[in-house]
Amino acid sequence: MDGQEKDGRPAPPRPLNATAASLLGFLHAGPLTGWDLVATAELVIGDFWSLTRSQVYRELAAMEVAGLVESGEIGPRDRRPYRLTDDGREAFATWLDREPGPEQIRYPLLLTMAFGEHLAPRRLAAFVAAHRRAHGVRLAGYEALQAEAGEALAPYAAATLDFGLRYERAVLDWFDHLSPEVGGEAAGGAGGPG
Amino acid sequence: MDGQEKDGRPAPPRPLNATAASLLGFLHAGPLTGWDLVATAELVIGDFWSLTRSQVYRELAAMEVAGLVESGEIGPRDRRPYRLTDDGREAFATWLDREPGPEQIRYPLLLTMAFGEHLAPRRLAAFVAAHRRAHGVRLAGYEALQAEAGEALAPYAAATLDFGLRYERAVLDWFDHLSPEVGGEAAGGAGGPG
DNA sequence: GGCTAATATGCCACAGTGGACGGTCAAGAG
DNA sequence: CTCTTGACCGTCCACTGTGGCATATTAGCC
Repeated sequence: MDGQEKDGRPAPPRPLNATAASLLGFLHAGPLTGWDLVATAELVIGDFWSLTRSQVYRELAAMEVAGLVESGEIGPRDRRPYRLTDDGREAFATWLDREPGPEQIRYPLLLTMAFGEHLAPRRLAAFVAAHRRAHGVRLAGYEALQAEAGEALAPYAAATLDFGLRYERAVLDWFDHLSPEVGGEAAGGAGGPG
Repeated sequence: MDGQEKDGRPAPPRPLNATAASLLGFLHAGPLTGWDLVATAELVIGDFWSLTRSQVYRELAAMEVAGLVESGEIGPRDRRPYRLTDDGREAFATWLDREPGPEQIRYPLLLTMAFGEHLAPRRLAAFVAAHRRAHGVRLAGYEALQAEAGEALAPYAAATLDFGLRYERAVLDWFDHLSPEVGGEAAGGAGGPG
């Protein structure tokens, strides 16, 4: 018992990472279990911030040690609700106030395309077509969401949804202007009847 | 013939990850050192596939064990050139032929914005302004690149550059339509005199 | 009661990130 | 000529992030 302080203050040296901080953010609304937090995060920030079960449980355990959250009584299915402590609230506020870093994009299709000279054109075209379809579905989902909930959305949620909408439309535009050499169908007017 | 085969074939069990595969892709042009590979990757695929020195050296060592690359004689500054083997070439081709997965985006600014209710509006507006500026710079860079090298670019490189262009323009558009409640300046025409 | 599926958590190996570190060499300053 | 500086080159480490496997527990259904 030397490393981790026994006196009142656990002295959190590490500045808190974005995933852990997000969990604290969701806990402002009341106690939640790891399971609930995963579901909430997936729903609310999943489109621009990925996290996994493993990560969530690991962070919750670490934050409990650090005194940022406290676990309550274990419920029905080993359900372990966590609630925010004052230290946790403060850590969240500090985190939120930091300069958010640049976005990170990892797009395997672009990687495949960048090495396209080593790949059969037909194959590349098939990948491109599949991805175009997937992006169409995503856009449709966002549009439906906006149509249903648009007006009712808090301005913050509306802004992030708008980002998704614009992003998907830009990607679709890109697909529609891809030259046939890289798997696009050009302006052939096709693409639909599938 | 149990663990790591000593006879000719090292039998690569793992399917190769995208980062390692990209290194093999670059090695088609001739032997390169880890340092060179990092620089090349940063330049060619850095905008949509991030990798770090640590990762590159780790993968090279693993791929050498797996027989996908061979290291040559150590040069001037401990420079260790790697060249592609036939197994490596085959592994790359196999990898390239797989269905590329969906893209991953992690955007801390959207995270900050999603929790915007807990943040001072001024602060959020400052973050937004800074990011808008950064994206403007990125777009300008892409546009300059297209103006200089546009015609000379291979179609694959042209396509990935076009993605970058469209992405940055979409993001900028989003910034320009952000409501003041979430840090936007709306259509106020300001933005300059900061 | 027994089956199955959803709920709920934990563990592990691997992938990915960023920084610190140490050594080598080239070129210019003194 | 030596010394310093900085670019070059590789290594190591701790932490973050991902995905799958292994558990239980419980609700619903027959």
